[in-house]
Amino acid sequence: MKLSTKGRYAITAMMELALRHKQGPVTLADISVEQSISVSYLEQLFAQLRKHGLVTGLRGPGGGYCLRRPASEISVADILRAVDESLEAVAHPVSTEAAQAEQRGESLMLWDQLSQQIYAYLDSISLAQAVTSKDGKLIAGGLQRSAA
Amino acid sequence: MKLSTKGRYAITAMMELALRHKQGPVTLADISVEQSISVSYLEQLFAQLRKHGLVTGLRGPGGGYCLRRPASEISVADILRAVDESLEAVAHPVSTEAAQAEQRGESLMLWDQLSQQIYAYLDSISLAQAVTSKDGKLIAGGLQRSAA
DNA sequence: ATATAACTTGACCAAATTAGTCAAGAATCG
DNA sequence: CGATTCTTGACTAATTTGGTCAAGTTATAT
Repeated sequence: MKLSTKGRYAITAMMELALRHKQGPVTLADISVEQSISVSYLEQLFAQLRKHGLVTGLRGPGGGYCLRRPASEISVADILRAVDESLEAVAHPVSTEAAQAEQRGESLMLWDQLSQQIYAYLDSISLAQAVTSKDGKLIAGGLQRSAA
Repeated sequence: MKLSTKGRYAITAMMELALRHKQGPVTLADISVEQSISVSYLEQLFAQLRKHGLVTGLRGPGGGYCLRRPASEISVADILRAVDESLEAVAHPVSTEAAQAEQRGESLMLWDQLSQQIYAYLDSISLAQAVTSKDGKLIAGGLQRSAA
């Protein structure tokens, strides 16, 4: 469990995709302007999001990124797992969990317990939910381009 | 909203304080052993926890740290706010919130919305709760010192 | 006075973030 | 058809931020 600025950028970027997905693909240049973040960094993030099957990229003029699944079927935790990939990538050189618990004390058990609670919560929040406020209205309804 | 290893260490350290608070003050050396983390770093963390009124330090032999309030009245979010201090410390050189929203786009509104949801959730979890599992039993019941 | 343990400051190292280059695919224009 | 432009895709390097630790200082109890 880890929630850094990296995860935050990924989440807000995906939120914009969800908000503007009716208007076709969204370019990274657009998101870069909205979020005041470099295109380069966005490219790195979206490479991972694409690898995890959360978005699809369309090249050429009029291209950009789209959500692969509907926003209601993508959880906030999904996005975090995609860009953090702490669990999948590290591989487990486990020397029996019991031995680890013995060695490092029960401290990580303490954390794992709480971590699972938080993840479960974040898994229960879909992108669609995150993008709508309590009264069901879209957040930041007027997300027009500055050029528009 | 930010959840890094720093916050994780702070939370687990506070959990140990909650677990062992009956046995008097807990030294950082003890926690250091349990969590496999340097005393130096713990000192840094507890300096902030103390500054925010979550713990009290007792110097000298037999000293250590204690919870200032009962564990049931300290939320997980309280701890995160103490060690992150993203909001309090920065001070607000606000040039009217509206102007900021205009300037940086509505992107941070998107995040703030979700951030508040997560914080509200973490505020609903007390330290006492975090330390007990579903069936009301203490986690890692046998948290004896290795010397014992 | 001496030992214990909280405080304080500074330095080092790793990760996050930005910057930049180059290739490849796709639509548009001549 | 062929050239041009737009935008992703895949790198590499530079920079800034944050995590981590070491060493020294002050307070307190015996």
